[in-house]
Amino acid sequence: MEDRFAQQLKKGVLEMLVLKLICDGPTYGYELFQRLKERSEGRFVLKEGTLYPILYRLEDDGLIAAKWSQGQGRTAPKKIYEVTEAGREENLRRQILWREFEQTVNAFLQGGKEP
Amino acid sequence: MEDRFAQQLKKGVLEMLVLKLICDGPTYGYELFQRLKERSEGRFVLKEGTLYPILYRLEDDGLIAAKWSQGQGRTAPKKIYEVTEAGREENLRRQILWREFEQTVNAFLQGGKEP
DNA sequence: GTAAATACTTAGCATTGCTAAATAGAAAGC
DNA sequence: GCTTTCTATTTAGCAATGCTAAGTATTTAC
Repeated sequence: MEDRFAQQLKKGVLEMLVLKLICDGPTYGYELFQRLKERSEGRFVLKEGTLYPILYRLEDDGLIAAKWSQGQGRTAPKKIYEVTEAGREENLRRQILWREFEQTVNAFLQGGKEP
Repeated sequence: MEDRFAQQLKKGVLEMLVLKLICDGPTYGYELFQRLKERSEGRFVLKEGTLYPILYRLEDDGLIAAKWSQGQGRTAPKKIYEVTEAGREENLRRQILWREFEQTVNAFLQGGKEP
């Protein structure tokens, strides 16, 4: 079981990262696992129970849209997600909020006694 | 009501900041409200239902210790919190984890398409 | 035909921030 | 006196989100 603290840090951020990945191009759940793992150098290794609910929330909020791909050839059908216009705007907004948040926290930690 | 995203970003971080403040010197709940507000330039304005439970958790985890001050003069009694040795270590650990997390997220956001 | 990889779903739990209200003493203004 | 405001703490219950864990189904390799 991972650290409680490390777990809580992810809240909200994971959804931001998934939205960002889908902004980079249409993709589907299983591929997102691998991209998250690769691009975070093994630090964001999600389980299904974390990732799929994120996709459903993003879809419910109208930030991404899904369509089933009939599995060309003979692979299992995939649910392909694509970003919407609202999703692109929200992606920018969250990245700005994240940077502000990050800077506020860092300024805070640098105040007071060291370290 | 504030943004859902902005709210979730705080998870875990607020507890880290409170622990950091107590590492800077003994203090109590009400004073922590003001320091949090001041040092974050109005960005972390907590309510009682957020701050006091954080203090109880830190105490339960043995990271801080409390004693009642009899309110010298005639002010109301205050619960003064002081960091423990375990708390100091945990404070360092969390700041390191925070920086790693932050860098991982930033590297992630900089990958793929811009912005 | 057994195992492994791909691919998605979902029920329920733990943690933590927020809402909201309650309690209580002291200082200040009318 | 009476009310308001500031100080100071407590706590019940809700909302959001990551995690555990199990289930379904197809394809490929041994």
